[in-house]
Amino acid sequence: MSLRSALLALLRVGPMSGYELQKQFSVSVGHVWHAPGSQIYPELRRMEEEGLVVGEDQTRGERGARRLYHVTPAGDAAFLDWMRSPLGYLRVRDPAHLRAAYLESVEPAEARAFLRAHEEQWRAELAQWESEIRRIDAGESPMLQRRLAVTADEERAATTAYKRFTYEGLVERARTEIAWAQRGLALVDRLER
Amino acid sequence: MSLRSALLALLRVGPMSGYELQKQFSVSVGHVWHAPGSQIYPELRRMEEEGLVVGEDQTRGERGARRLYHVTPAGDAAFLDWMRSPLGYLRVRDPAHLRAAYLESVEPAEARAFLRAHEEQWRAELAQWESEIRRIDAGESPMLQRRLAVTADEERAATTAYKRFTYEGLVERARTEIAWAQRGLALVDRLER
DNA sequence: ACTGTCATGTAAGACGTTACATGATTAC
DNA sequence: GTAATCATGTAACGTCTTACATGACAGT
Repeated sequence: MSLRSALLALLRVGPMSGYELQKQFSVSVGHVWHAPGSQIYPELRRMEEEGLVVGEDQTRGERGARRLYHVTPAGDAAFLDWMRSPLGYLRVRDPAHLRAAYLESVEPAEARAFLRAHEEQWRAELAQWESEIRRIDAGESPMLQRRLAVTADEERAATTAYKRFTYEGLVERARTEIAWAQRGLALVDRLER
Repeated sequence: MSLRSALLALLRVGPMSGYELQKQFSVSVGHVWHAPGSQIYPELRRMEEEGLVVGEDQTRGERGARRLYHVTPAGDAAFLDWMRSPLGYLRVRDPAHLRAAYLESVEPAEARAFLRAHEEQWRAELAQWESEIRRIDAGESPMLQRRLAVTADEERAATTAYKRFTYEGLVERARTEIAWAQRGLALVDRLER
């Protein structure tokens, strides 16, 4: 149900088409949730059938068309229900740590390659998240601006603070993974001697 | 392919039945990978069809039966190939951080409930992983003992070190999540004033 | 004319979850 | 005898990925 909640969260700020939602999943919200078009379009139709959103057909030029989705009161309630419901924590499935547990079965060079790739992977994420925090602080985040525009004055500070808090968590996680990979590289060195 | 790799990793230490593998996924390896029986049994059969494992039928009592799976040289090679291949990092899908980004839309009490549950969730994991590290240090980890028994002398230190390293990473991650949740609780307090 | 981006999808398959079904053996 | 645990599955469903299909519009 998290895809649905992510879609509702975006649509609650203002109507969007499937295509625009897809774009959001590559930028802002994409940092915490991702979905391809092939998942979004069918989900939107199911949500419309269930009355959580309504589609509004628009024309573009002569024959072009797109469908803007609006959240209904039922959709709004569904989102808030989700926000209040206990999160379903999934059982761990962590390929990187699984592999780490068996690094002695490959050559030190190969172990290093894995750990360096892990570090690189998280450095890339870290860079994205840090720059997102800078954009939030500078008031330049487009998604946050859009949200603040429809937010009552007294909630603006909270909206910004929680958004920043979210990214801080991601940044800390990335730093933890990077530090772990570096300790792994040091361990490979130590074991080789 | 990670389920397959996890199964091969376990079977490389020694033959096991589907039932025993299932058990392992609730304890030792279960800390980094989980799978229910309904996934394990069919996967083992597919792996046998592909020649990665061979099943050996055994009897138990009068009519009882079980099937012990052994890794073949092809299975061994497949595991090492996986160890050497680049890890497929999945796009983020993080319900907890998704929710955190919208905490201003619920009451402070509800935001606190979510953050406390998050902290609790990770404290429970942390306790498990820390006790696993203590077991490793005390030489009491059954899975590690089993692995060390089939490991050449010169690789024993590495095997133990990588196993500990894996759990250290999990412990650090849990601590990061706990610290984040606590900062979130402090933030809720600050915003309420 | 051609490229890029807007726009919406289908199809097939891999992966995972939950619930249920069935029967044997072991320990009390 | 009865409960626990050993042992192996099936069925239905939900989620997610990858690849492909189709066409319109906008700018050069």
